[in-house]
This record gives sequence, C-alpha cells and structure tokens, in this order.
Amino acid sequence: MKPPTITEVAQLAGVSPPTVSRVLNGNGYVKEETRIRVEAAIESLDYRPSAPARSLRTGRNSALACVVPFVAHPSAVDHVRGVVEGLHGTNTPLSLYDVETVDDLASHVSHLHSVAPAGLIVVALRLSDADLVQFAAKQVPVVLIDAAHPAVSSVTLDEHAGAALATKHLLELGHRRVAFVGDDEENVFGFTSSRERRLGLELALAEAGLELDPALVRRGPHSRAVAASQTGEILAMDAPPTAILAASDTQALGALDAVRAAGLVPGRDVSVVGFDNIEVAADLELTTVDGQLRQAGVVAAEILRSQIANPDQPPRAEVLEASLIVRSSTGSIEEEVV
Amino acid sequence: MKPPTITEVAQLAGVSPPTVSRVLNGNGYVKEETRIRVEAAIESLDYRPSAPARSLRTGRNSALACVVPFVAHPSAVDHVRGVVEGLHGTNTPLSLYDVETVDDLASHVSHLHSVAPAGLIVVALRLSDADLVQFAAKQVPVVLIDAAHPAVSSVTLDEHAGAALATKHLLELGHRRVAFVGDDEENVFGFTSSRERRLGLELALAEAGLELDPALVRRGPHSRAVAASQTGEILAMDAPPTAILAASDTQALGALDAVRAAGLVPGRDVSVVGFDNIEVAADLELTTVDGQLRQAGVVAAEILRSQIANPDQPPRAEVLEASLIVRSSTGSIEEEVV
DNA sequence: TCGATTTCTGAAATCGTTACCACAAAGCAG
DNA sequence: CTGCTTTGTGGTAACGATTTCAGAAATCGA
Repeated sequence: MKPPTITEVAQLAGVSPPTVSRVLNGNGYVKEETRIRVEAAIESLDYRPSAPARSLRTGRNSALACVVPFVAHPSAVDHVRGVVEGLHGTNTPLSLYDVETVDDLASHVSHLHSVAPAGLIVVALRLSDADLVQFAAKQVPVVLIDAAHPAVSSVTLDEHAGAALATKHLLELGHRRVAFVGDDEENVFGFTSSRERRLGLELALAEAGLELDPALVRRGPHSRAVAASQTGEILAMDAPPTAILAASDTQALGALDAVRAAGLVPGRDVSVVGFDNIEVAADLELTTVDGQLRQAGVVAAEILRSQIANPDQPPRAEVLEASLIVRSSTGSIEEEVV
Repeated sequence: MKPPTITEVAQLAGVSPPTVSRVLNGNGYVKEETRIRVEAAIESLDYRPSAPARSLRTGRNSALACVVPFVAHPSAVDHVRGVVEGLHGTNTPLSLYDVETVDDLASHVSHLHSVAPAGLIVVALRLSDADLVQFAAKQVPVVLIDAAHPAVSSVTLDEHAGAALATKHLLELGHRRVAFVGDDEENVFGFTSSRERRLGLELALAEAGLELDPALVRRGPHSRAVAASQTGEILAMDAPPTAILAASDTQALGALDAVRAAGLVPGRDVSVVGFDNIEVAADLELTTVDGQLRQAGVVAAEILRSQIANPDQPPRAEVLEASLIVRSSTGSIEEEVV
C-alpha cells in the first residue's frame, strides 16, 4: 500500500519518468496527446510527487519558515496573522518556529540550515552574520521584522515617530508628568523596541522642553501583571504622573488594571497610552500607537514572495509609519491638577 | 560555497559515511574514539545533515503539520497556541496550513500527501476516508480536534454538556426566554459545533420543561457584526428574550454590541453567554463556557507525540469537559419582567 | 528536395542520506 | 584452541525525483 512513484505513473502512461516530470512541472516539450495520457495516469493512481525527493534533487524546499519569539503573545499572533494573510493564495505552508529560550533559537536556526526553506521570516530576533551568510549561500531569502541588517530585507516601524505621536497627544491634553512602563532593556534576545519607544518619548518631551523624570521610568519582564505592579508603585508616589506611556499594549493593560485598582478612572484621572494596537485594544478602549503588526507581516510575506520569484533583487528595508489611535483611555487634564 | 555533505565529513574524519550517519543518529556501534573524531569533523565543517535527503531515505519528515480553518480567528489562535505549547521542548517546527476556502483544503491535503509529515493535526475539518487511508499507509498519525473519526485519534469537547451548563445557569437566574445566535448549520466545511451547541441548549431547556422558541433562533455567517445585527433584530421583537446564548464568544461579543446599542446593560437588562472562552472574554466580562481551546491543542500535540514515538497504538478519543465561567454579562432576572 | 531548426522522448547520472549486508576484530565460555 | 556472540566499520544499493544529454521525429524555409 505504498504511495505510487513517478516510475509507476510513467509505466501506466507508457512513457518514461522524465516525461512525467515534464508534465508535472510544465517544463520542456510534451506532446498534447502524451500529456493527457500522463495526466490520466496521475489521476488514476492518485499520484503526488514526493516533496523530499524533489527538494533533494532541486535543492529547494517549498515551505516557508517563520521564527517568532513567544508566538502565543498577542503581538506575535498579529504578526503571524499578517504573514499568513500575505501568503494567502500561494498555497505555501508556513512553518512556525517558536522561540522561548536562547537555546530554542540556536536549535531552530540549526534546523533551518538543514531544511533550507524557500524563504525565512524572522521576527524581532537577531541572526548572526555567519548564519545570514549560510542562508545566502543556500539561496534562502531572509526578511526581518522589527529588526534590521544591511545584508537582508527588513520591515520595521518608525518607533521614535510612533512614540512621538503618543507623547504629542498627551502634551496636547495638558499632561506634563508622563511615566514610562517598559521592558528590561538588557535582554538575552536583544529586543530593542521598548528602548526605542522610551527614547522616542524622551526626544519628544525634549522637543517640548520637558524631560522624562527617571523616577517615573519602570522596566521589567514583559507581562501584564508586572506592568500592573509597576504602575501601582508609580501611582503611589508622592508626585504621581498624570499619564503613562507603556511600551506595549500588554503592559498598557496592566497599567489600566493598576489604575482601576487604585480607584481611579482611566482617561479622566490618569491617561494611559499603549503601543502596538493589538486586537483587544479596541474593545478595551485603549488609546494606542498602531504598530502595524499585521501589516508588517503582510509586507514581509510580500517581500519574500517577490524575492523567491526573482532572487537577485537587492534587499529592501521597508519602514512602516505608526499612527495614533485615540480612544477613551486618554483625556485632557482637568481639576485633578492643582 | 555549497554546504558540506556527509561524505566530506567522513573524509575529514577518516571514516565512511555510514559511520558518520551512525554518530549523527546514535544508531549501531561506534567506538568512542571514532565518535569524537567524527564530532570534531562535524563541528569544524559546521555540517548539518540535509533534511530532504534524510526524509527521502527514511520516508519520514521531521515537521508536524496543522491544518486550521481561519487561523486568524481568535478560537483558532487559541488552538494553535495549545499545539505550540504541547510541542514545546521537542524542537519540532509546526507547519501551518490555513484554510479559507474548500479549495484550500483540497490543495493542502494534496500537499500533505507529498510531504508526509511526522504527524498531522486537523482542526474542525473532516477528511475523507480515502485521505485517512493514505495517511495511514504512510504511517502519518492524525489527530482531529473538534471532529471525530473512528480510524484516528481525536480531541473533542462535550458540547452538549457545555451548552447545558450555560442553560442551567440562565435558568437558575430566572431566565425563561432564551435566544440562540449561531452559525449557518449547513456550511461547506461541515462545521458542527454551532449545531451541537444549539442542540445542547434545546435538550437542557427540554429537561426543564421548556422549549426553544424558533423565533428566537438566528443563524448566519460566523462574525461579530452579523451576530450584532441578528441580536438587534431579536431585541426589537415584541417579546424579546431576557437572555442570549451565542454559539461562540465572537458572536457573543456581537450580541453585547447590540445589547449596548439598544441602550441596555448586559447582565442586568439582558444576559449574554458566550462559548469558547477566548482570550478577550475575561477582559470584556463575558460569561462563557470554557471550550478548552488551548487544552485541546495541548492534548492533541501530546497524543501526536506519543503516537509518533510508538506508532502502533490504537487511536484515542479524548473528550474534554466544558466548564462555565460566570462573569458579569449574566445576571438574575428582576423588575424587567412583568 | 534538402538541410536546419524545432519538437518530443528516454537513458543515465545525480542530489545526500540511511538500510542492508558482509566482514573483521575482540571478548568470552567451554 | 574452537566456536560463538558482541563490537566496530565500510561497500553498495536504494529512496524518488529532476537534469543533463543525445537522438528521433516532425516542421519549416528556401
């Protein structure tokens, strides 16, 4: 009950294996009549060419790969959604490589060298130059999301501009004491977005002649609960801020939790701005910077498709523009302030 | 700059290819001393075995595949999260096959026959007997989620019991007129959960001597917006229901939208119960039946792992128990009713 | 009509790995 | 010392497809 091979199809159709191959791939010349006979044989045996055999011979694999840290997190989910959307219609499966530890990254990269996928999307992580060289040698196009490298294509967000939009919004509402709740800036994976967003905040404040009070900056592991407790601390200070910028929506949700836990009303007593615009942000009325997560995935998929179709393109560095989505978690400062 | 092959490693180590292979796979006998020499050669050439060559020879592929309809939908996301979680630690990539149309399904299944993955998880879709036979012939273990078939393992939810929990909860709160908002029960993919949930509701009502008023049943495409407009219609009726059971949380959110749009307060004027317990349900205070989506993915992944490790197991049919999560979108009936 | 091209097809080599066998050396019981 | 099992290793042949290449048949231009 083994699956049929190309040779069996060839025998049934009364031709040789190469002819069947030509029919399958639409290469070379095949007489119309022969083609029909071969197609009938394929149909009748329910034959499917073996992907491994084909990959071995041609050196290319049909599947695309996507390396994503913490794929269960909402922001990663949105990236993957975008990639899947961008791939739709191509019938290409997407192999997900979830990274939770640095070891995961190493073993996945090693595995990817074995597999030589048709293309590779890497989210937020940095690959070594040696790895990139190896992928290039195997003609595996690579696209980075939320990271950049001169040798390969990338899709990034203008983080500073995004943070500036949020800051400007808060300043216009009258806020002067703004806190920042973000990630540890030293981390094993080298994630930089929290740092960039903080810098964007500082730059925008500086433009308005203000500066970020170090006492109002909190950094810690990326989680809603941590952000909530950090926000709790900040709100309990003698001179609490009137607004909080979080490095991500997840952390903004934690901030909202803390605001409510302190008996305050978001958008009235304290304004909270998130960053990313993950799916729940709309339902929870969170003002946030749209990080174009899905769009980044879509664009990355498109770049990959184009580079697979036409391998000798120079790398592209796409920078997406952030925009601000105002909802009710921010409001103008009123009687609260003395 | 081609990647090194096993033969080059063998030459460098002064052994034959099979010996290198034995070192790589830990098969057969290899002298300690030889092993060390081979490992050094592997290291120094930065050699990675070719996955396609290995697959071709052994007939098995290392990647797992997961076929999911509408992978961007929240419930699918939770399933995938579970699968990824269940696979964690195995270093196995997961190939996602998103299905948006029936044609997608056909072409993906065809592709899967070519690839012969190490294992296959299929969510909510029905594969033909012929396909299952073919996978069995290739020793590809299959696990179904939210679907069942005697020939393969499955992970399902006790839908009737889940719907009964929700119904009982509403009855205890005093509700007698309960509406149902669900999917079209005839659909190209053969999804059955909406139907099962409606049946569960009817059975539970019958047990209490009540019946589901056909006028209070709405079916349509699975979307929040559609559910909102259907709920709007129901609420505008002369004898509107006091509670609504939705076939999914997505639809329950639509129902909530409509309740609020009608100027009513969920949980006070109208109770809404969802089904699935997707991630946002907690934040939106939606009372819902926990459909154990993640858990289903975890269990499916575990079954698959065990069947890959030990191929001759009989298929397992795991049935998960639903539980009710009461939040504020439901409440007891009060002065509203005459 | 003849030679040159274009179509059409098959034999053989090849991709990189592992399975199967054969065989040698070493260890061991009697 | 003989015969057996346990170790250790390599030669060879697959796995199933595609890519040469060569040659036959059909078509075409002059």
